[in-house]
Amino acid sequence: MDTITSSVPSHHTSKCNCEDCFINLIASQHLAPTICNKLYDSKKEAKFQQGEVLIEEGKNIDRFLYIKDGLIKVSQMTDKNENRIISIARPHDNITLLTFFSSEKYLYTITALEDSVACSFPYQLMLDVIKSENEFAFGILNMISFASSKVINNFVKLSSKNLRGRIASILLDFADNIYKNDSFDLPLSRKEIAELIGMTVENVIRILSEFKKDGIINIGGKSIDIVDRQKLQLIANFG
Amino acid sequence: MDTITSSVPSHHTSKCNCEDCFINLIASQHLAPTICNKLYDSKKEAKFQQGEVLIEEGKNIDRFLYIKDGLIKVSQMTDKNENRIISIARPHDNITLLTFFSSEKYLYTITALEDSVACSFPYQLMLDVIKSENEFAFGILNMISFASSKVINNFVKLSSKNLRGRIASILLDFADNIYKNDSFDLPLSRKEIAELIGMTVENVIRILSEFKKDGIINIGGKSIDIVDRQKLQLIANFG
DNA sequence: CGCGGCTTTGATGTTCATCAAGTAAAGTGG
DNA sequence: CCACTTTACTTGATGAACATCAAAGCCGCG
Repeated sequence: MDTITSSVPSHHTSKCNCEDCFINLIASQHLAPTICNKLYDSKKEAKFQQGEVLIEEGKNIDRFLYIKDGLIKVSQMTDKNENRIISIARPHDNITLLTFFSSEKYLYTITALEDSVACSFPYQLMLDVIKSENEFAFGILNMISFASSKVINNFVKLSSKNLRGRIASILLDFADNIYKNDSFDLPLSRKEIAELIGMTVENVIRILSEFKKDGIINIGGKSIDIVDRQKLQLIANFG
Repeated sequence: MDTITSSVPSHHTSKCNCEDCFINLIASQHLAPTICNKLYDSKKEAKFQQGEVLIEEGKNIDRFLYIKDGLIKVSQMTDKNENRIISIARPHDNITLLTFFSSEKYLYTITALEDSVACSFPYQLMLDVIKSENEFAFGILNMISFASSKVINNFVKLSSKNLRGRIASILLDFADNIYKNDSFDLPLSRKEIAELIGMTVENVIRILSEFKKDGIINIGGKSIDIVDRQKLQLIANFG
């Protein structure tokens, strides 16, 4: 599988013009033009297909990654060589920051859940810019803090719920935060859902079937319809 | 209970001279003398008794806290109004960074587990210094990243273990990382252990008793002796 | 077609939470 | 200092929640 560092299907260097990119926003507002251009010139934009690995846990950090489009999962191996998904992230969630600063190796594996596009910047240049540009560094600081607290909150939230509550909770998450719609296609396999909320595949399936039988959701393979949102919310809150 | 913002038993302003303080290290190395002195002058050092609350979740952030001495716990309320401990931290762990940047309110409650000493700096001044001093900001960036990955790693680690494995794991943690000794006094009540690893008080006690019966540890109230480290390690790894 | 991966259901046993009851320890007021 | 109250700790019994094991259906792909 490809990573951002090896050759990928298509990438090209281009100036940044995405209006909703935080890096671009901070850079264009706070960096001197020469530095800003240097950063932009070093940018690589790459497309990744569903299932492709963008960053691999344990590899040396060589680029700073920014998710521009698509949907990704961030995961880590447990002591028992099982995968644990710590976050599902959309563009501008800046979740990749979590695996950039604290060590020389990437801490997490990042995988595309949908076809995705990521921009990347060279490690050393990124560090240089951060060390020389205050507002830029401060922006990164805020983002990393936000990203990490989100992950931690999620762990705390999940750990207080039983399995039905966890399933209900992530279904609502997908509907509210990812797809903004009560009908959507699950971007995760049953096994990945299990890895996300810390339970077995069988129980994920069992509980989804149960929700269907109870008229709370409709399922057909990966497609999900939330039928009785109120009941689902109750289960998420009190389960 | 007192917080850092209200009046506390004893605090006084003083220059920084702690050799092992990261803030002091970064400040003295990278800040201009005038700024450095301004920061030092704004410092408040305060003592906290065991059980005292240093920072309270939900309160407005008004000071940046640095743990100088002692032992603290970082906790958060769950959806169900139960407490969840997300970290036990010693001086220089910089865990307080996690609750400084990402919102206007403290995200976590910080409580002294032993008599502790904390230094604090005004919110706005800290922000000003970070925004104006690159190396300082970069140092903070590294620390926050390190602190958050530690918390996340811990959640991932714990979530892959059964209860016996979790208990074994934290006992070894205390011995190896906190007390550097196989005999120590638990700084946590049974209930707090439960809150740290996500289980009930009764089972904490049951498993501790079981370990004692099996000759793996010795317990007398809060005092713990690790007798059979190898067996404990096995349980931590495979349980 | 046949293979392999993902999904589903059922049966079974283990792990864990809950409930109940009792003991030890620690704080409180006289 | 002792009686009293409260809080922390401990053990056992029970049932619910969850994991594991086994087997079969489904579906895409060569």
